[in-house]
Amino acid sequence: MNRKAQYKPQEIEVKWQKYWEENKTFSPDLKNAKNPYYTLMMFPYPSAEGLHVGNMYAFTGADIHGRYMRMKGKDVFEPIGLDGFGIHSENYALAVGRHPREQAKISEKNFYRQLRATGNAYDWTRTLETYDPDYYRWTQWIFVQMFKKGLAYRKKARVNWCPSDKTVLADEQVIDGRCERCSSVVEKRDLEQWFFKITAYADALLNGLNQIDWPEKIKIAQRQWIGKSEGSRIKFKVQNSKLKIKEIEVFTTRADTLFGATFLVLAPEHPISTSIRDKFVQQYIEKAKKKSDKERIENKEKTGVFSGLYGINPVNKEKIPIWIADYAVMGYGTGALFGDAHDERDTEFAKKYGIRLKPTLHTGDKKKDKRIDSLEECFTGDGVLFDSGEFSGLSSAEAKKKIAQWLERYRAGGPETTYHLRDWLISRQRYWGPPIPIIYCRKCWGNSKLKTQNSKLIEGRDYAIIDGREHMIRAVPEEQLPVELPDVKDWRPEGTGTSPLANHPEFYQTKCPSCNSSAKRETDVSDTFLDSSWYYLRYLSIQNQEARIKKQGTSSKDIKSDQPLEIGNLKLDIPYDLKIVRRWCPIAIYIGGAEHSVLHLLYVRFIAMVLHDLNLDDRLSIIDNRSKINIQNLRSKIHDLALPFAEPFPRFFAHGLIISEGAKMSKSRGNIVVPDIYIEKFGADTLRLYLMFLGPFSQGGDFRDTGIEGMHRFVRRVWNLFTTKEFGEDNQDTLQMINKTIKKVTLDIEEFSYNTAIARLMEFYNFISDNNKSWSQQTARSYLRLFAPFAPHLAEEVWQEMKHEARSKNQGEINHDSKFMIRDSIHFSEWPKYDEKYLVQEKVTVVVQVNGKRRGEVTIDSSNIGKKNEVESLARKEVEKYVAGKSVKNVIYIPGRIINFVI
RNA sequence: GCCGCGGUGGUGGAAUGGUAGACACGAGGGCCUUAAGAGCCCUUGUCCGCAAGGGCGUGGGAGUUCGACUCUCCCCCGCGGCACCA
Repeated sequence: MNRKAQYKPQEIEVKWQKYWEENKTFSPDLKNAKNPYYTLMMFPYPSAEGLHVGNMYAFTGADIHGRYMRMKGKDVFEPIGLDGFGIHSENYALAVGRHPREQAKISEKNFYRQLRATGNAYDWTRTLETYDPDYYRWTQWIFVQMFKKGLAYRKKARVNWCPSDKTVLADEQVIDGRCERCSSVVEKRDLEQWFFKITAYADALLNGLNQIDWPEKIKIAQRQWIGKSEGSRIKFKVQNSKLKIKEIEVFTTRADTLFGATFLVLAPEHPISTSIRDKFVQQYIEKAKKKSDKERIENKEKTGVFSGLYGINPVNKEKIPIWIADYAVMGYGTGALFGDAHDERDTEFAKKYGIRLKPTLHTGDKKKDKRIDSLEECFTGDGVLFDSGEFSGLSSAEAKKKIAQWLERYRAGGPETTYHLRDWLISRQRYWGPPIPIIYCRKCWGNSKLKTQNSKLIEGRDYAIIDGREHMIRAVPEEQLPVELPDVKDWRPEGTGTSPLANHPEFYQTKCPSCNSSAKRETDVSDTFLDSSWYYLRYLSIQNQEARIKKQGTSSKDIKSDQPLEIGNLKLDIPYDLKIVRRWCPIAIYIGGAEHSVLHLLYVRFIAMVLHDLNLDDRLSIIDNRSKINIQNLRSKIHDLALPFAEPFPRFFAHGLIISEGAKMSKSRGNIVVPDIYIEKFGADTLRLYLMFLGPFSQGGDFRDTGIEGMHRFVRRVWNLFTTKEFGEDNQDTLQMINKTIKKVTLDIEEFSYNTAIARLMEFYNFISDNNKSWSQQTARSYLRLFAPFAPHLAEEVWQEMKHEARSKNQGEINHDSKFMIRDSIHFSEWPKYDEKYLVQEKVTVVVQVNGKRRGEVTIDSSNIGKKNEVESLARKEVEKYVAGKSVKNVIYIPGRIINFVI
């Protein structure tokens, strides 16, 4: 190429971004694609001033993978959207004093502008926003399915309350006793809330981990969070109790120490604790309740109070005191435990309150056993039982089994499995979220009272107590979805324990879908993690962006599903197109941050499993009251509604985080770096390369803008190389170098080792920019194609230039890669292949060592690699002064690498 | 306390058990230029030495090996997750 054009990234980047979008370069045909490859990056929440370089880092890394796979011949689907519903966006709206809906529009525009400027290969015909009624309609639909399956229920619970965000939080959103979002100390409140029964899927979530290719770190975090622990349930009779409850059940993993149980401990919230009519006991409980989790964590000094009651140990009939102490927590096991001398917490507590302790385990080490007997040492390991009746002499492991069997035989307990995982608290007393699609009907309660025995109805699932009176719980019928979030002026949270929507009768006053009398809507909205728990399915089902744009302004009630499922003459609306879902899911690779280990990444698996388990009965219940159809007929015609997979993301890659000034980028720290100024100054290609060059993609790095100039120099040099260096013939060196580069870059990209891939590209540049080196047009093209994932605009522009060059020079040459003639984009061009024959070096350097120390080197012909004797005699000459006169004990030759004389 | 990850030049970081520090940034020197900028070239782990060359070097200590940043064990430090979970 002879013409020297100046590199103007600002011009070429916008030009190509427009070209890609207009030509739908990155919008695959979802129905007919032959090699579907769905690559997904966790979508952003547009909460702050805009996309920051941390986001751009993650998105670029994901995009490089997508662009690479496309060049490998896959039909890549790489969508983007905004997780704009929820507390984070509402908090930002609060901070800037704008209505969330208004702010969402501003953020949306800004984010999409920035995302376009990064040059990522997104399918711009299929974007989604979680606050779009057409989206949250289906979020609500999922809530309804959960309710119908009995997986959504109401419960009065002691919940995490953030005084600053003025809402409840899920356990997963409380970090070190503080709010995940605003770091306020989380308080406890007793509120009636909606929960999702994720605990019903604890085992499935645990077992599924064995089948997915995720970083071990995240699998471990999830296992730990689910916290399965197998042990025993043991019933202690309560003696002389005037209470209704005659038994206390405890959970233990150490049934082997049961004979040493000298006291029982109840959590303050335990039903027995709360029912004891004693001033001191109730005072203690009140005090314990007020303690926040943070206080509990920071002050581990044990406190408790004697309940006045005694329990009977089922194995030895010993009468032991029952204490109430807040080191027992209600949420785990049964909220009750037995205390013994082989647990540090129990021992600490017993010593403080002068409770008797009785060791029952020995180690066999006499000195140690003496210390155990005298309570000088609290032994918590496995040992051999003594003073334990018929179980004395058994090892801990044997005793655990046998005692559990004994308990079962005498109906005093048995094996039991507990989980750390708690049910997912889904309701939020905020404005900016999908209203929970539930209606409470007083009339239906009255009707049901007449018809059935109310004792069969379960509180929280069938009925709820609203304003002190029972109401039946009714799901909003699916054809009435969405329950639209009204535009209200008083959207700010007040901290009253109810959502701002509770001040709006025009919202909550409604008709019961069952009996048509006046009823009341739920006014809470759902957790933002529900929005993001199924979005990957929706991308596949957005068929017609133009239609979506047109329909704006019409009421969303008029919107019909894009993909009605037809069953006989009945049209059933579901949120995803199953034909397309089957073709594209599960997702080839999911990329995102590891910080969502026990949040999004757990919820998204849970919801997929529930949707996977939708069975025929569920399907019938969905279409229930809508049409009188012959069910037998239907069974044969019905299409699968259930997702065809339980694990949506068989492969997950966790990218690293970009930090700035030593801390994770966040608005509150004020260390946000926005990519805009860099893109404006150097272009997106330079910034992409720079970010990817910082370090391994899995590791992240510290953003400093000092190195970006250097990267810009490199990009310019590459541009100049392509626009000025003449094409000629490849010589052997060049062929070896380009093949080596192709091989290494390919491997590096596949391992997400983008930083080393870029280093290879630089190495090749350093090699070829030498005036003495010559390259052919074909080699130049191969090299250029390696750039395409990293610097897509530059690659496109140069590709175009080279096409013209070829055309003017020699018409025939164009056809050597006919694809770009059809579609004018490098991204339809094949990824270059390397030829192993050029990777074999003619000359090989063998390092010569004497006793492992490097003493020289010899160069041999590659055909002589296997000839040890020849290499040895050459090597001997090289190190004559070291081996002369000494007896060589051994010669170790690693072919082509090292020859070592042991003397 | 438990679990996981990491520790390599001034900096970011490279190294299927085989010449440690690729590739960059920064720094120093030079060329070009009226100047600035851009570009190009050289040097750059450290110590001794004019040089040739040599010694020492991947948090510390041991071990396996002809050979260890890499594998094993112990210790120190940093980061992340979980945590009165019975």
